[in-house]
Amino acid sequence: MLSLHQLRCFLTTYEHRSITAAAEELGYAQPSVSEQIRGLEKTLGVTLFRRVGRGVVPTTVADSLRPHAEATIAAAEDARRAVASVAALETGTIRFGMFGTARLYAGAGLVADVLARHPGVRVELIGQNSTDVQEDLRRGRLEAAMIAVPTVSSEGMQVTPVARDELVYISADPERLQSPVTAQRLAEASLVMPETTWRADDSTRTVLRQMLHETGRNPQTRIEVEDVETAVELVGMGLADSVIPHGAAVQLIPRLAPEAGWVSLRPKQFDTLAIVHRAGATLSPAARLMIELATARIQAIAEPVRPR
Amino acid sequence: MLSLHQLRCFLTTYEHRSITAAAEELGYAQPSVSEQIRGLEKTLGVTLFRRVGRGVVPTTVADSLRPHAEATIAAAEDARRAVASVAALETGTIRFGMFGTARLYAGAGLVADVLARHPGVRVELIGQNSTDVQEDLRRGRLEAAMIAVPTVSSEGMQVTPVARDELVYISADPERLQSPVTAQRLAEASLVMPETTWRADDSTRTVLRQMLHETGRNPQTRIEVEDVETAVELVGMGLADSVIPHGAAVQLIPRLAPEAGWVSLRPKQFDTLAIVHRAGATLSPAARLMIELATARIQAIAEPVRPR
DNA sequence: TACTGCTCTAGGCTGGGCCTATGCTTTCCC
DNA sequence: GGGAAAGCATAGGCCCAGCCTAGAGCAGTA
Repeated sequence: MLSLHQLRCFLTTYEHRSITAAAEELGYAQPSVSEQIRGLEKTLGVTLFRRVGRGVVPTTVADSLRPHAEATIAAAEDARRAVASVAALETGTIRFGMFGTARLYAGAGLVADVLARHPGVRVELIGQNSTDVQEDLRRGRLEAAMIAVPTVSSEGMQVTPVARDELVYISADPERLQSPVTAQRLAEASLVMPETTWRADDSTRTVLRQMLHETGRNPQTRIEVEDVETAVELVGMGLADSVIPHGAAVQLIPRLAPEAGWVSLRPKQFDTLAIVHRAGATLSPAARLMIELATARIQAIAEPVRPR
Repeated sequence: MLSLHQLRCFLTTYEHRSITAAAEELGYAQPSVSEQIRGLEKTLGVTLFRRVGRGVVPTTVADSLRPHAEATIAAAEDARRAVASVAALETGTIRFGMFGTARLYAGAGLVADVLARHPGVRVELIGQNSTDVQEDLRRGRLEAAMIAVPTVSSEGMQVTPVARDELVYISADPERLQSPVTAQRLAEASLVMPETTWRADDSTRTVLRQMLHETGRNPQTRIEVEDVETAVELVGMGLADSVIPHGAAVQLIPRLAPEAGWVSLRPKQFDTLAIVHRAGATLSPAARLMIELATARIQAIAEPVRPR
């Protein structure tokens, strides 16, 4: 079986025209190098050196092998360097999960932070939807993610809350913003809600479901759309009201629905923004970096939660 | 220590997303491949796969390593193929020693024979002078050679005679060609001899020295030149006579000295054309090929010697 | 001829590499 | 929801590769 070690011994011997010298350079005893070369000759089925009195003389086969041996060693060295470079976060790809309001608040800034520190890396911010992120985490495709979760508990997952984000009622009708919205009023409201496709898993909806369930009512939505932006625009047009995270309201209402405003629910409801990864996993330096930067970004916007 | 085996296991596992599948393809038990990958991760200091429930998932580091691992394996495979190709005489260099009349008789034809059979090879016909060829053989730079030797015996060398070549007296004076030339007449002749620089080792001169020594005379040369062609030309101009191998006379006199002719010595003297290589050496296929072809060429021209 | 320098051989030790058996976890399916 | 299946890790044992030291053999050299 051909091995890099054999090729290394071969090259050093070829250059020195001497097994003893090669052994010295490689830090081995002479018979060890001798054995490697004998093994190489055996696996290749050729004679590489003529043993002649003092020293050894390469055959023409050795001449032919040499450049290929060098190329192979160099390729192996390249591989090692490439990995080292990736490990040092100089090159390679950093993949991180981020979904929903977390990405809305911190996505671009987080990428900017990473690129500022590590200009050579590629960054992948994964998260078409909440279910996919959870699935990717579970399947190991994602090492860690920051997502909004309704409750801090998940099968085999370690969930570390970093901030909480109040859910607010938004409306273009100032009347409805005069006082905090109770479950009863919420149940009677005409709502537009985003994340249609993933409604079963959406964090905000889960929170609302719980809130209404406690008062014996079912959630009602008049309009279903995919993204928060569309929902906010519809609210701005006065076609419905909605419930979205406070941070989203702050960012989107001035831009998309200047006429609208927001008010708390009663009792106040919160999404929890948390770092999630597989329980018991040892996180890579890249993942730890992303967690650190993402947490800083999020806590600058949403209300920090200090885990004890 | 990085090894090709580790890289092979890594690649197969990467492709299958499964250690078990990789082990099956590679023909090992699952724990063996597992151990190789663990070893690779240890030497590189990184995590290549996340172990997750059913199967394993490559990390981004593994993504980065993959092309380099493939390149390294490919380079090693190239090396193996290159050597195989050389061993099959499809490519590479065939080096053979050939000096003096042997090259004069058979050099070009031998190269043609080799290239006809093995169009891809390079051929090196080494032999600036007799001493160098012997030295190259002794030092191992040459594996085998065909040269003219005065006697069939040499220190640590295996000498296999393949043909003998009569030494003839050549002259432009028909008078001197009427009868075989004795040692006495030779001692009195005005001679031009080639191979000045290597006169001590030249085969023809050694034979003549012995012949004259037995009659108590010393060899006399009037003119010393480097190559046989010049000597023959000088003979053609009637400036001196010479003693050269019969085959050389046949080839050169019609071309370079049409007025000259030749006659035997008395007693007849011979150069022995022999294959020479280090005693006890195992000859490579290339060397055996050259010996076979060179012998055939030489025996078509000079008088074959069948060794018992 | 004795000495030096280099390779090979011999013999012994250690660890890597491979195996089987088994345990643990996840996944699949009834 | 519970048992079967699948897949990785661990444990333990065997064997040879790889390394060493010591010494023989041989070529080149003073």
